[in-house]
Amino acid sequence: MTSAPYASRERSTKERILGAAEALFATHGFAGASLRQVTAAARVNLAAVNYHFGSKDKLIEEVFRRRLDELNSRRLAALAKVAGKDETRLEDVLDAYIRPALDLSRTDGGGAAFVRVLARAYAEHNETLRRFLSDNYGHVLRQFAAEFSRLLPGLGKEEIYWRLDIVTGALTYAMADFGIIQRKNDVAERDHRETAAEHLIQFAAAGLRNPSVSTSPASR
Amino acid sequence: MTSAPYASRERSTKERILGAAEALFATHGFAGASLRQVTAAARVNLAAVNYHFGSKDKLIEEVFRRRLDELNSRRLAALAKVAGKDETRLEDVLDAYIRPALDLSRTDGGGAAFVRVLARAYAEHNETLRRFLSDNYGHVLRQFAAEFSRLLPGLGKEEIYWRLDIVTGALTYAMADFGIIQRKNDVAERDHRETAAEHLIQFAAAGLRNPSVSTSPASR
DNA sequence: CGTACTCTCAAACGATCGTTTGATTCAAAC
DNA sequence: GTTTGAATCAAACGATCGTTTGAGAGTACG
Repeated sequence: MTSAPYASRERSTKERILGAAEALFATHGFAGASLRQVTAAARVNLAAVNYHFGSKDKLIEEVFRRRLDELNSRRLAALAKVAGKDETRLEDVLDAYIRPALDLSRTDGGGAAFVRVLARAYAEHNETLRRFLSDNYGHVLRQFAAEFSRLLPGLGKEEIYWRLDIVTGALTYAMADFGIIQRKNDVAERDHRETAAEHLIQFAAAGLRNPSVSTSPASR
Repeated sequence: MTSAPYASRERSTKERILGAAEALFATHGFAGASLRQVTAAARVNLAAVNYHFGSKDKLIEEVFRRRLDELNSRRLAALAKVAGKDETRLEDVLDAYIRPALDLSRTDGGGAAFVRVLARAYAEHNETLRRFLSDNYGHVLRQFAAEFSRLLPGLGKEEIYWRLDIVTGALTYAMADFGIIQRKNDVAERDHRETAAEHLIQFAAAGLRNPSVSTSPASR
């Protein structure tokens, strides 16, 4: 073994634990990654987790809090730049929603791992975790919904939330790179994600603008 | 306790185990649901799992195989009805892709739970499971991609896969009902899923038809 | 030096995990 | 009636889980 991506010597014990936990939660899930795996990867003692965080659940919460606080504030900051203006396009609001997550996934310090952790949190029905995410995420979604509602006056409030729900699901899926598509090896990962974001923005904009709703396919 | 949704008296031990495992895997994940929980819910002895299936991993595979075989064949059958015809619309192909999953989620015998299990499989990076799904899923996706390519001649093959990947992610997300949206209590679950499918088809069709790709938002 | 405090460490705790064992039940075959 | 084999059962296996303990290392302050 040459040099692990996490478990740097300079960082503190708490930060090394958070980094290792983030990477292992992304790979094996919250139940699948043990504290012994985490502490071994972080090169710290097993008891350090309970000493610094109290419990495994608290560690999980801290993994989320560290990234979500910045993601939320950056999304809201990007939204504030375009909200309410006449020249604002739908793509601009979507960009404010998607771009911070894309940037986060390109962070050197394990942001890419966290995006996968985030997708796992959506997939798991852990009620404690969902409440935690709703508390940190709910007001952001509400502000974006208000702006989308302004730009799409033809859609009702419930319809907006319906479509934003689909967009969020597709975003989470695409950002976490869970796709079946294998990116070419000669394309760097950041280019891969950049391309994914552009596709997603165009895709989401087209879906949000689509006026028809009740028309069902004719076949069968 | 009055009557469990699974663990019926008439069904065989193997079927009771499969049903209980499906429900518990959907709720707690593969690592989170123990064989003791599964066998207790199925009202069978703990050793029955290893006797009938060999191991927990083999049980997981069997949970998938039981539903995926039918889902795949129904998707291909629906696709065969519309593939290659001049009057076929994009929505028809999307319907062939989405509708069988919607129908599965409305199956009385736990199909709704399986759709959530399927979403979990996407979220988890279990390599054994992903290979298994790819073997059972790959040729279906390839056939659909060929038909989409015919209906969208302006898009390259790689572009088609890009967009189908997003559609699949959004589909998995929406079908599994992981949304933030709380459906009203007076609306039955099947109506909720029906509405979700209609939204998704329209949304996906608009996104797939969208000609522009390289245009990035102007902000920032 | 002595005290106080933070942090780390090896070791063990009880609980739960997937799996295995060996006895027992029971219906079909001869 | 005896035998056979599939199925079920309680019980225990070793491994691993999250958590706790108590001693020791290290530093700062008097």
